[in-house]
Amino acid sequence: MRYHKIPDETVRRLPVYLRGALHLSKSGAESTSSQQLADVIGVEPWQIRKDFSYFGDFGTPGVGYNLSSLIKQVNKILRLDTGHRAALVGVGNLGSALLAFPGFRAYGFEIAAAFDIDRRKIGRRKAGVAIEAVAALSKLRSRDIRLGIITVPEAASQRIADALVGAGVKGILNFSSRYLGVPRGVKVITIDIAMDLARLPYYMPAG
Amino acid sequence: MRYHKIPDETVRRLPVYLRGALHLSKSGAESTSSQQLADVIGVEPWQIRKDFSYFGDFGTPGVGYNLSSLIKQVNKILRLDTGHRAALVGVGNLGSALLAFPGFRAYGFEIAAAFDIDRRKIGRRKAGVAIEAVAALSKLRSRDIRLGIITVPEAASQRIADALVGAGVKGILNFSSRYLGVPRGVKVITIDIAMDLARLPYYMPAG
DNA sequence: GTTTGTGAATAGTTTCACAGCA
DNA sequence: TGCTGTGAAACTATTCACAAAC
Repeated sequence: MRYHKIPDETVRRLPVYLRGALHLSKSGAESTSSQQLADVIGVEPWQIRKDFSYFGDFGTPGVGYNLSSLIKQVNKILRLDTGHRAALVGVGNLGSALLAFPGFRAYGFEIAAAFDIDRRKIGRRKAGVAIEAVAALSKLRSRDIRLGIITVPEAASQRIADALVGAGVKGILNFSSRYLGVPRGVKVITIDIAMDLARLPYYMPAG
Repeated sequence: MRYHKIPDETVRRLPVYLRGALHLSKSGAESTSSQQLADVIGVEPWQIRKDFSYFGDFGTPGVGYNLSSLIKQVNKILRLDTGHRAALVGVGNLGSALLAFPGFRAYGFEIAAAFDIDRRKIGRRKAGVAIEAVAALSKLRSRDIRLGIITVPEAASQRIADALVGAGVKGILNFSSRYLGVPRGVKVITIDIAMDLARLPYYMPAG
Protein backbone atom coordinates (compact mmCIF):
# COMPACT_ATOMS: atom_id res chain seq x y z
CA MET A 1 0.00 0.00 0.00
CA ARG A 2 2.97 2.23 -0.54
CA TYR A 3 1.72 4.45 -3.33
CA HIS A 4 -1.58 5.72 -2.01
CA LYS A 5 -3.23 8.96 -1.11
CA ILE A 6 -2.96 9.41 2.64
CA PRO A 7 -6.35 9.54 4.41
CA ASP A 8 -6.97 12.76 6.33
CA GLU A 9 -7.90 10.67 9.33
CA THR A 10 -4.49 9.06 9.25
CA VAL A 11 -2.81 12.46 9.30
CA ARG A 12 -5.02 13.46 12.21
CA ARG A 13 -3.83 10.41 14.16
CA LEU A 14 -0.12 10.73 13.47
CA PRO A 15 0.46 13.36 16.19
CA VAL A 16 -1.36 11.04 18.59
CA TYR A 17 1.01 8.21 17.75
CA LEU A 18 3.92 10.59 18.07
CA ARG A 19 2.87 11.62 21.53
CA GLY A 20 2.38 8.02 22.59
CA ALA A 21 5.82 7.12 21.28
CA LEU A 22 7.40 10.07 23.10
CA HIS A 23 5.64 9.02 26.29
CA LEU A 24 6.93 5.44 26.06
CA SER A 25 10.37 6.68 25.15
CA LYS A 26 10.48 8.96 28.20
CA SER A 27 9.44 6.00 30.35
CA GLY A 28 12.67 4.33 29.32
CA ALA A 29 11.46 1.94 26.62
CA GLU A 30 13.52 1.50 23.47
CA SER A 31 10.94 -0.29 21.41
CA THR A 32 7.23 -0.97 21.38
CA SER A 33 4.51 -2.93 19.59
CA SER A 34 1.35 -1.74 17.90
CA GLN A 35 -0.55 -3.38 20.79
CA GLN A 36 1.35 -1.51 23.49
CA LEU A 37 1.21 1.83 21.69
CA ALA A 38 -2.51 1.30 21.09
CA ASP A 39 -3.10 0.72 24.81
CA VAL A 40 -1.28 3.93 25.72
CA ILE A 41 -3.28 6.18 23.44
CA GLY A 42 -6.61 4.39 23.38
CA VAL A 43 -6.93 3.15 19.79
CA GLU A 44 -6.83 -0.29 18.18
CA PRO A 45 -3.54 -1.88 17.11
CA TRP A 46 -4.56 -2.57 13.51
CA GLN A 47 -5.39 1.09 13.07
CA ILE A 48 -1.81 2.00 13.91
CA ARG A 49 -0.34 -0.63 11.62
CA LYS A 50 -2.62 0.38 8.78
CA ASP A 51 -1.82 4.07 9.20
CA PHE A 52 1.92 3.44 9.25
CA SER A 53 1.64 1.19 6.23
CA TYR A 54 0.78 4.18 4.04
CA PHE A 55 4.26 5.54 4.57
CA GLY A 56 6.42 2.43 4.39
CA ASP A 57 7.84 -0.16 6.74
CA PHE A 58 8.22 1.30 10.20
CA GLY A 59 8.60 -1.86 12.22
CA THR A 60 10.08 -5.32 12.28
CA PRO A 61 7.74 -8.33 12.14
CA GLY A 62 7.95 -10.42 15.28
CA VAL A 63 9.76 -7.62 17.10
CA GLY A 64 7.90 -4.31 16.91
CA TYR A 65 8.89 -0.70 16.42
CA ASN A 66 12.11 0.99 17.45
CA LEU A 67 10.96 4.07 19.30
CA SER A 68 13.62 6.55 18.34
CA SER A 69 13.41 5.69 14.67
CA LEU A 70 9.62 5.76 14.83
CA ILE A 71 9.66 9.21 16.41
CA LYS A 72 12.13 10.44 13.83
CA GLN A 73 10.05 9.16 10.91
CA VAL A 74 6.72 10.52 12.14
CA ASN A 75 8.32 13.87 12.89
CA LYS A 76 9.60 13.95 9.35
CA ILE A 77 6.24 13.05 7.78
CA LEU A 78 4.53 15.80 9.77
CA ARG A 79 7.41 18.17 8.95
CA LEU A 80 8.01 18.81 12.60
CA ASP A 81 11.71 18.07 12.22
CA THR A 82 12.59 21.60 11.15
CA GLY A 83 10.92 23.71 13.86
CA HIS A 84 8.26 26.33 13.23
CA ARG A 85 7.78 29.93 14.29
CA ALA A 86 4.23 31.17 14.88
CA ALA A 87 2.61 34.56 15.34
CA LEU A 88 -0.23 34.87 17.83
CA VAL A 89 -2.84 37.57 17.29
CA GLY A 90 -5.10 38.63 20.14
CA VAL A 91 -3.49 38.71 23.58
CA GLY A 92 -6.67 38.36 25.65
CA ASN A 93 -7.36 35.66 28.21
CA LEU A 94 -7.00 32.78 25.80
CA GLY A 95 -4.11 34.33 23.87
CA SER A 96 -2.19 34.93 27.08
CA ALA A 97 -2.77 31.35 28.17
CA LEU A 98 -1.42 30.08 24.86
CA LEU A 99 1.67 32.29 25.10
CA ALA A 100 2.44 30.61 28.42
CA PHE A 101 1.42 27.14 27.21
CA PRO A 102 4.38 24.72 27.44
CA GLY A 103 2.87 22.05 25.15
CA PHE A 104 3.94 23.57 21.84
CA ARG A 105 7.64 23.03 22.40
CA ALA A 106 7.41 19.23 22.29
CA TYR A 107 6.47 19.50 18.61
CA GLY A 108 9.09 22.10 17.78
CA PHE A 109 6.84 25.15 17.78
CA GLU A 110 7.75 28.57 19.11
CA ILE A 111 5.44 31.55 19.38
CA ALA A 112 7.87 34.12 18.08
CA ALA A 113 5.59 37.16 17.93
CA ALA A 114 2.38 38.43 19.51
CA PHE A 115 0.01 41.13 18.29
CA ASP A 116 -2.88 43.04 19.78
CA ILE A 117 -4.98 46.04 18.89
CA ASP A 118 -5.13 47.44 22.44
CA ARG A 119 -2.67 50.34 22.87
CA ARG A 120 -2.27 49.59 26.56
CA LYS A 121 -0.91 46.12 25.79
CA ILE A 122 1.39 47.11 22.93
CA GLY A 123 5.00 47.32 24.02
CA ARG A 124 4.49 45.09 27.03
CA ARG A 125 5.68 41.51 27.32
CA LYS A 126 3.77 38.36 28.07
CA ALA A 127 5.53 35.08 28.75
CA GLY A 128 8.68 36.62 27.30
CA VAL A 129 7.09 37.72 24.02
CA ALA A 130 6.79 41.41 23.15
CA ILE A 131 3.29 42.53 22.16
CA GLU A 132 3.23 44.48 18.91
CA ALA A 133 0.57 46.53 17.13
CA VAL A 134 -1.67 44.63 14.73
CA ALA A 135 -0.64 47.09 12.05
CA ALA A 136 2.87 45.60 12.19
CA LEU A 137 1.51 42.26 10.97
CA SER A 138 2.34 43.17 7.39
CA LYS A 139 6.04 42.93 8.20
CA LEU A 140 5.89 39.28 9.25
CA ARG A 141 7.28 38.00 5.97
CA SER A 142 10.84 38.92 6.77
CA ARG A 143 10.73 37.20 10.15
CA ASP A 144 10.47 33.60 9.02
CA ILE A 145 6.98 33.17 10.46
CA ARG A 146 4.60 31.04 8.41
CA LEU A 147 2.11 30.00 11.06
CA GLY A 148 -0.59 32.13 12.67
CA ILE A 149 -2.68 31.60 15.79
CA ILE A 150 -5.90 33.64 15.93
CA THR A 151 -7.36 34.37 19.37
CA VAL A 152 -9.32 37.55 18.63
CA PRO A 153 -13.08 38.13 18.99
CA GLU A 154 -15.31 36.75 16.22
CA ALA A 155 -15.94 40.07 14.58
CA ALA A 156 -12.23 40.63 13.85
CA SER A 157 -11.16 37.12 12.92
CA GLN A 158 -11.65 37.32 9.15
CA ARG A 159 -9.78 40.62 8.95
CA ILE A 160 -6.88 39.15 10.94
CA ALA A 161 -6.87 36.03 8.77
CA ASP A 162 -6.63 38.23 5.68
CA ALA A 163 -3.75 40.16 7.21
CA LEU A 164 -1.90 36.96 8.14
CA VAL A 165 -2.36 35.51 4.66
CA GLY A 166 -1.20 38.81 3.19
CA ALA A 167 1.93 38.53 5.29
CA GLY A 168 2.75 35.11 3.85
CA VAL A 169 1.30 32.85 6.53
CA LYS A 170 0.42 29.40 5.15
CA GLY A 171 -1.19 27.76 8.16
CA ILE A 172 -3.64 29.14 10.72
CA LEU A 173 -4.81 27.75 14.04
CA ASN A 174 -8.12 29.52 14.56
CA PHE A 175 -9.78 29.79 17.95
CA SER A 176 -12.57 32.06 16.81
CA SER A 177 -15.95 30.61 16.10
CA ARG A 178 -16.38 32.21 12.71
CA TYR A 179 -15.75 30.42 9.41
CA LEU A 180 -12.60 31.81 7.81
CA GLY A 181 -12.31 32.15 4.06
CA VAL A 182 -8.72 31.77 2.88
CA PRO A 183 -7.12 31.23 -0.52
CA ARG A 184 -6.15 27.80 -1.77
CA GLY A 185 -2.75 26.86 -0.40
CA VAL A 186 -3.51 28.11 3.09
CA LYS A 187 -4.65 25.56 5.66
CA VAL A 188 -6.92 26.53 8.54
CA ILE A 189 -7.54 24.32 11.54
CA THR A 190 -10.27 25.62 13.81
CA ILE A 191 -10.57 24.85 17.49
CA ASP A 192 -14.00 25.95 18.63
CA ILE A 193 -14.12 25.29 22.33
CA ALA A 194 -17.76 26.16 22.95
CA MET A 195 -18.82 24.03 19.99
CA ASP A 196 -17.03 20.96 21.27
CA LEU A 197 -18.67 21.42 24.64
CA ALA A 198 -22.00 21.88 22.85
CA ARG A 199 -22.12 18.33 21.51
CA LEU A 200 -21.37 16.72 24.84
CA PRO A 201 -24.95 16.73 26.19
CA TYR A 202 -26.14 14.85 23.09
CA TYR A 203 -24.09 11.86 24.20
CA MET A 204 -25.00 12.05 27.87
CA PRO A 205 -27.77 9.97 29.38
CA ALA A 206 -30.90 12.05 29.91
CA GLY A 207 -31.44 13.67 33.28
CA MET B 1 -34.71 8.64 6.16
CA ARG B 2 -36.51 9.19 9.41
CA TYR B 3 -35.63 6.01 11.28
CA HIS B 4 -31.88 5.86 10.99
CA LYS B 5 -28.88 5.87 13.24
CA ILE B 6 -27.51 9.42 13.32
CA PRO B 7 -23.97 9.66 11.91
CA ASP B 8 -21.42 11.03 14.37
CA GLU B 9 -20.31 13.49 11.76
CA THR B 10 -23.82 14.88 11.59
CA VAL B 11 -23.84 15.42 15.35
CA ARG B 12 -20.48 17.16 15.07
CA ARG B 13 -21.92 19.58 12.52
CA LEU B 14 -25.15 20.40 14.33
CA PRO B 15 -23.56 22.99 16.63
CA VAL B 16 -22.04 24.59 13.54
CA TYR B 17 -25.47 24.91 11.96
CA LEU B 18 -26.82 26.23 15.22
CA ARG B 19 -24.23 28.93 15.35
CA GLY B 20 -24.84 29.91 11.74
CA ALA B 21 -28.56 30.10 12.41
CA LEU B 22 -27.99 32.25 15.51
CA HIS B 23 -25.74 34.52 13.49
CA LEU B 24 -28.32 35.00 10.73
CA SER B 25 -31.03 35.48 13.29
CA LYS B 26 -29.05 38.21 15.06
CA SER B 27 -28.55 39.90 11.70
CA GLY B 28 -32.29 40.33 11.56
CA ALA B 29 -33.29 37.52 9.20
CA GLU B 30 -36.39 35.46 9.97
CA SER B 31 -35.76 32.64 7.56
CA THR B 32 -32.92 31.16 5.53
CA SER B 33 -32.13 28.54 2.90
CA SER B 34 -29.67 25.67 2.96
CA GLN B 35 -27.64 27.65 0.41
CA GLN B 36 -27.44 30.80 2.54
CA LEU B 37 -26.68 28.91 5.74
CA ALA B 38 -24.03 26.92 3.90
CA ASP B 39 -22.34 30.11 2.71
CA VAL B 40 -22.22 31.53 6.24
CA ILE B 41 -20.53 28.51 7.79
CA GLY B 42 -18.50 27.22 4.87
CA VAL B 43 -20.09 23.88 4.03
CA GLU B 44 -22.17 22.62 1.10
CA PRO B 45 -25.97 23.02 1.04
CA TRP B 46 -26.84 19.34 0.47
CA GLN B 47 -24.78 18.44 3.50
CA ILE B 48 -27.06 20.59 5.63
CA ARG B 49 -30.24 19.20 4.06
CA LYS B 50 -29.02 15.63 4.44
CA ASP B 51 -28.05 16.16 8.08
CA PHE B 52 -31.39 17.71 8.94
CA SER B 53 -33.23 14.95 7.12
CA TYR B 54 -32.16 12.45 9.80
CA PHE B 55 -34.31 14.26 12.31
CA GLY B 56 -37.43 15.11 10.33
CA ASP B 57 -38.73 17.96 8.24
CA PHE B 58 -37.13 21.19 9.33
CA GLY B 59 -37.94 23.35 6.34
CA THR B 60 -40.53 24.16 3.73
CA PRO B 61 -39.84 23.22 0.09
CA GLY B 62 -39.73 26.28 -2.11
CA VAL B 63 -39.34 28.55 0.90
CA GLY B 64 -36.54 27.48 3.25
CA TYR B 65 -36.10 27.27 6.99
CA ASN B 66 -37.74 29.41 9.65
CA LEU B 67 -34.82 30.47 11.82
CA SER B 68 -36.42 30.55 15.23
CA SER B 69 -38.00 27.14 14.80
CA LEU B 70 -34.74 25.77 13.38
CA ILE B 71 -32.80 27.07 16.37
CA LYS B 72 -35.34 25.62 18.75
CA GLN B 73 -35.24 22.19 17.11
CA VAL B 74 -31.46 21.93 16.93
CA ASN B 75 -31.16 23.07 20.53
CA LYS B 76 -33.55 20.34 21.53
CA ILE B 77 -31.71 17.62 19.59
CA LEU B 78 -28.44 18.63 21.21
CA ARG B 79 -30.20 18.90 24.59
CA LEU B 80 -29.03 22.45 24.96
CA ASP B 81 -32.56 23.62 25.75
CA THR B 82 -32.27 22.81 29.44
CA GLY B 83 -29.03 24.53 30.43
CA HIS B 84 -25.99 22.77 31.87
CA ARG B 85 -23.75 23.37 34.84
CA ALA B 86 -20.09 22.43 34.54
CA ALA B 87 -17.21 22.02 36.98
CA LEU B 88 -13.76 23.15 35.88
CA VAL B 89 -10.72 21.49 37.41
CA GLY B 90 -7.32 23.16 37.16
CA VAL B 91 -7.29 26.94 37.45
CA GLY B 92 -3.99 27.57 35.68
CA ASN B 93 -3.51 29.79 32.64
CA LEU B 94 -5.90 27.87 30.41
CA GLY B 95 -8.42 27.17 33.16
CA SER B 96 -8.55 30.85 34.09
CA ALA B 97 -9.07 31.80 30.46
CA LEU B 98 -11.97 29.36 30.20
CA LEU B 99 -13.57 30.70 33.39
CA ALA B 100 -13.61 34.13 31.76
CA PHE B 101 -14.62 32.81 28.32
CA PRO B 102 -17.96 34.30 27.23
CA GLY B 103 -18.66 31.76 24.48
CA PHE B 104 -20.20 29.06 26.68
CA ARG B 105 -23.28 31.08 27.53
CA ALA B 106 -24.66 31.06 23.98
CA TYR B 107 -25.17 27.32 24.30
CA GLY B 108 -26.64 27.46 27.77
CA PHE B 109 -23.53 26.43 29.70
CA GLU B 110 -22.42 27.84 33.02
CA ILE B 111 -19.21 27.02 34.84
CA ALA B 112 -20.71 26.65 38.28
CA ALA B 113 -17.65 25.46 40.18
CA ALA B 114 -13.86 25.56 39.94
CA PHE B 115 -11.29 23.37 41.65
CA ASP B 116 -7.54 23.49 42.12
CA ILE B 117 -4.93 21.69 44.17
CA ASP B 118 -2.89 24.81 44.96
CA ARG B 119 -3.61 26.03 48.51
CA ARG B 120 -2.84 29.60 47.54
CA LYS B 121 -5.64 29.61 44.98
CA ILE B 122 -8.26 27.87 47.10
CA GLY B 123 -10.77 30.30 48.56
CA ARG B 124 -10.06 32.97 45.96
CA ARG B 125 -12.38 33.87 43.11
CA LYS B 126 -11.76 33.94 39.41
CA ALA B 127 -14.29 35.44 36.99
CA GLY B 128 -16.85 35.29 39.79
CA VAL B 129 -16.32 31.60 40.57
CA ALA B 130 -14.94 30.50 43.93
CA ILE B 131 -11.97 28.16 43.74
CA GLU B 132 -12.39 25.05 45.87
CA ALA B 133 -10.05 22.27 46.95
CA VAL B 134 -9.86 19.26 44.62
CA ALA B 135 -10.77 17.10 47.62
CA ALA B 136 -14.23 18.70 47.58
CA LEU B 137 -14.90 17.21 44.13
CA SER B 138 -16.61 14.22 45.70
CA LYS B 139 -19.48 16.45 46.83
CA LEU B 140 -20.39 17.51 43.29
CA ARG B 141 -23.30 15.12 43.04
CA SER B 142 -25.61 17.26 45.17
CA ARG B 143 -24.92 20.38 43.13
CA ASP B 144 -26.57 19.44 39.85
CA ILE B 145 -23.28 19.37 37.96
CA ARG B 146 -22.92 16.63 35.35
CA LEU B 147 -20.25 18.14 33.13
CA GLY B 148 -16.53 18.43 33.83
CA ILE B 149 -13.79 20.49 32.18
CA ILE B 150 -10.26 19.23 32.78
CA THR B 151 -7.42 21.74 32.50
CA VAL B 152 -4.82 20.14 34.73
CA PRO B 153 -1.31 18.95 33.79
CA GLU B 154 -1.08 15.59 31.99
CA ALA B 155 0.15 13.66 35.00
CA ALA B 156 -3.00 14.44 37.01
CA SER B 157 -5.66 14.20 34.32
CA GLN B 158 -6.62 10.53 34.76
CA ARG B 159 -6.94 10.94 38.52
CA ILE B 160 -9.18 13.98 38.05
CA ALA B 161 -11.26 12.17 35.46
CA ASP B 162 -11.77 9.32 37.93
CA ALA B 163 -12.81 11.77 40.62
CA LEU B 164 -15.26 13.51 38.29
CA VAL B 165 -16.79 10.22 37.20
CA GLY B 166 -17.02 9.15 40.84
CA ALA B 167 -18.93 12.36 41.54
CA GLY B 168 -21.52 11.53 38.90
CA VAL B 169 -20.19 13.52 35.96
CA LYS B 170 -21.36 12.07 32.61
CA GLY B 171 -19.52 14.29 30.14
CA ILE B 172 -15.94 15.57 30.15
CA LEU B 173 -14.24 18.21 28.04
CA ASN B 174 -10.59 17.28 28.33
CA PHE B 175 -7.78 19.72 27.52
CA SER B 176 -4.99 17.45 28.68
CA SER B 177 -3.04 15.51 26.13
CA ARG B 178 -3.35 12.16 27.84
CA TYR B 179 -5.85 9.50 26.83
CA LEU B 180 -8.53 9.20 29.51
CA GLY B 181 -10.08 5.86 30.35
CA VAL B 182 -13.68 6.24 31.54
CA PRO B 183 -16.54 3.77 32.06
CA ARG B 184 -19.21 3.18 29.44
CA GLY B 185 -21.86 5.85 29.72
CA VAL B 186 -19.38 8.69 30.16
CA LYS B 187 -18.48 10.70 27.08
CA VAL B 188 -15.09 12.39 26.76
CA ILE B 189 -14.31 15.01 24.14
CA THR B 190 -10.64 15.93 24.00
CA ILE B 191 -9.27 19.23 22.75
CA ASP B 192 -5.56 18.86 22.31
CA ILE B 193 -4.28 22.22 21.22
CA ALA B 194 -0.69 21.29 20.55
CA MET B 195 -1.78 18.27 18.55
CA ASP B 196 -3.99 20.31 16.27
CA LEU B 197 -1.16 22.72 15.66
CA ALA B 198 1.11 19.72 15.03
CA ARG B 199 -0.71 18.62 11.89
CA LEU B 200 -0.71 22.05 10.30
CA PRO B 201 2.81 21.86 8.79
CA TYR B 202 1.85 18.64 6.96
CA TYR B 203 -0.61 20.63 4.88
CA MET B 204 1.63 23.61 4.28
CA PRO B 205 3.70 23.99 1.11
CA ALA B 206 7.34 23.11 1.77
CA GLY B 207 9.74 25.91 2.66
C1' DG C 1 5.90 -18.14 18.81
C1' DT C 2 5.41 -13.16 17.98
C1' DT C 3 4.31 -9.15 15.48
C1' DT C 4 4.19 -6.59 11.25
C1' DG C 5 2.06 -5.22 6.79
C1' DT C 6 -1.76 -5.41 3.77
C1' DG C 7 -5.40 -7.12 0.45
C1' DA C 8 -10.26 -7.90 0.95
C1' DA C 9 -14.60 -7.20 3.34
C1' DT C 10 -17.37 -4.22 5.87
C1' DA C 11 -19.06 0.06 7.49
C1' DG C 12 -19.71 4.87 7.27
C1' DT C 13 -19.96 9.35 4.88
C1' DT C 14 -20.38 12.44 1.10
C1' DT C 15 -22.17 13.73 -3.14
C1' DC C 16 -25.45 13.64 -6.77
C1' DA C 17 -29.62 14.24 -9.07
C1' DC C 18 -34.22 14.68 -9.04
C1' DA C 19 -39.11 13.82 -7.33
C1' DG C 20 -42.31 16.34 -4.83
C1' DC C 21 -44.16 20.19 -2.46
C1' DA C 22 -45.01 25.40 -1.80
C1' DT D 1 -40.24 28.59 -10.40
C1' DG D 2 -37.52 27.65 -6.05
C1' DC D 3 -36.11 24.92 -2.52
C1' DT D 4 -36.47 20.88 0.43
C1' DG D 5 -35.91 15.96 1.38
C1' DT D 6 -33.95 11.65 0.13
C1' DG D 7 -32.87 7.27 -2.38
C1' DA D 8 -28.95 5.68 -4.92
C1' DA D 9 -24.10 6.05 -6.37
C1' DA D 10 -19.55 7.20 -5.32
C1' DC D 11 -16.19 7.70 -2.22
C1' DT D 12 -13.57 7.17 2.14
C1' DA D 13 -12.35 4.86 6.27
C1' DT D 14 -12.38 0.98 9.49
C1' DT D 15 -11.96 -3.71 10.60
C1' DC D 16 -10.66 -8.33 9.71
C1' DA D 17 -7.80 -12.20 8.94
C1' DC D 18 -3.76 -14.06 7.54
C1' DA D 19 0.66 -14.53 4.84
C1' DA D 20 5.29 -13.12 5.40
C1' DA D 21 9.21 -11.83 8.33
C1' DC D 22 11.82 -12.20 12.45
